[in-house]
Amino acid sequence: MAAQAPERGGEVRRRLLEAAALLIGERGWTAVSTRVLAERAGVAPGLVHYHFHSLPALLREAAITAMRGVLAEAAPPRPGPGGAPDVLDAFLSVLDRYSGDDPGSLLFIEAYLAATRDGELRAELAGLLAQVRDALAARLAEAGQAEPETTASVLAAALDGLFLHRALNPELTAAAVGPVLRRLITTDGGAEAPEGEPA
Amino acid sequence: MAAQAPERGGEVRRRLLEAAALLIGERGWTAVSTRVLAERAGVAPGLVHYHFHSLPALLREAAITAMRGVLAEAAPPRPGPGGAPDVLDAFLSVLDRYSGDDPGSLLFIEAYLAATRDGELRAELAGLLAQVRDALAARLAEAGQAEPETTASVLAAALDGLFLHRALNPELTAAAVGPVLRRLITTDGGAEAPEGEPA
DNA sequence: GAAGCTATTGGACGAACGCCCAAGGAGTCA
DNA sequence: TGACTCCTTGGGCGTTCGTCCAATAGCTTC
Repeated sequence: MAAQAPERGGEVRRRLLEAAALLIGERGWTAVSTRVLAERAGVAPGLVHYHFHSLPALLREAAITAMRGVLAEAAPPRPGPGGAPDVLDAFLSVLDRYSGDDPGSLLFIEAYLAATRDGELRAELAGLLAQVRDALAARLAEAGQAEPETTASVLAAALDGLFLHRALNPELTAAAVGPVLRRLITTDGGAEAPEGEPA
Repeated sequence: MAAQAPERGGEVRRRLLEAAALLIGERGWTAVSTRVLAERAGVAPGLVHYHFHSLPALLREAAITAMRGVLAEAAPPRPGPGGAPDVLDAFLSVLDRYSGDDPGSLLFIEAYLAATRDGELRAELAGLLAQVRDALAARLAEAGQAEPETTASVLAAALDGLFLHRALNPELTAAAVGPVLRRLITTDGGAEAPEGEPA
């Protein structure tokens, strides 16, 4: 049942990263310990420092990896099958997919906070955020949005802020805030969206 | 120099709360320990559990107290002397007053996160947030804003989200995002603002 | 001055922490 | 079969954690 030698280690490494991403959301970044992490991953405590050179390094990699995964599934670069839905609707749909106090949502907030105390993490997160913002800005620009970059930045910040507030105010559903956020989208401004998609 | 007996304790209590509010922002909620807290406050470690029944209770009280203070000074119920400035400008001015990675800003985010793991804190924070939201909604309604409550909720969430993102993207100044956020404010909708302020 | 009270000190307690390492299991190749 | 490599185990190291407490200081009231 055991995999090949060079693969066995990779599997444990992966399990540790997955467990870390969950525990960051459950306990908070600074409250994830090597022992609970190993126990959650179902491995011996010593393995943590065999596969990773330190706990902060593990948490960094776990957060970045998990966040890339969530973003890839929540906001695919090209909209899924069935044609392109409204940009804002697609953007807001994640609000109903995550409650604001689940490990997935909290991982993002915890990572933002940890980045203020870890320069390396901050650089990686800044790149990730810029990537998301640029992708959103491009789709907004296609639709003729005025100031697409700033609008995208504000939309991204508003989304994370809504996650933050949603744990305290469950009324902040996509249906409730959608009409208000739609005011950010200008339709009178620039050029219309091109008829045929570039690619 | 020492104050009266019933006052001496109160002074130490206050110093502990102030130190805790700073340390929450600096180190993170779960990384504030009794010893560094006592050292920062300039008192013996044993005093922490003399004045507070547990560390979580101390952090809870420190966060709520400090947040009330920040909100009172950042957003007074009635605008300061010199007449009422634009609602959004006053609202956004705090963006330039806090950088996003200072203890003051981080305290808010840390408290939101801690609230997802502490029901008592969650209840208190929900009340605080509702208070801020209602005050903002009232001022928006005065100005004839459509959907003032939801608009206020979205504005408050966007502001906190901008703090969160600002540590990763320093371009998010009030001047940059102000024009975009202003789109949330509808001027065509409801009644005009009354000519004379009610009080 | 004695009694009584609150505030404060500094250290003890067991538990958990991050990190490290000697020892051994398990697979591959000569 | 023996050498070699990678992976895994379980516990030890010194430190720090939250909490508690006996002893003491400073003040108020008799």
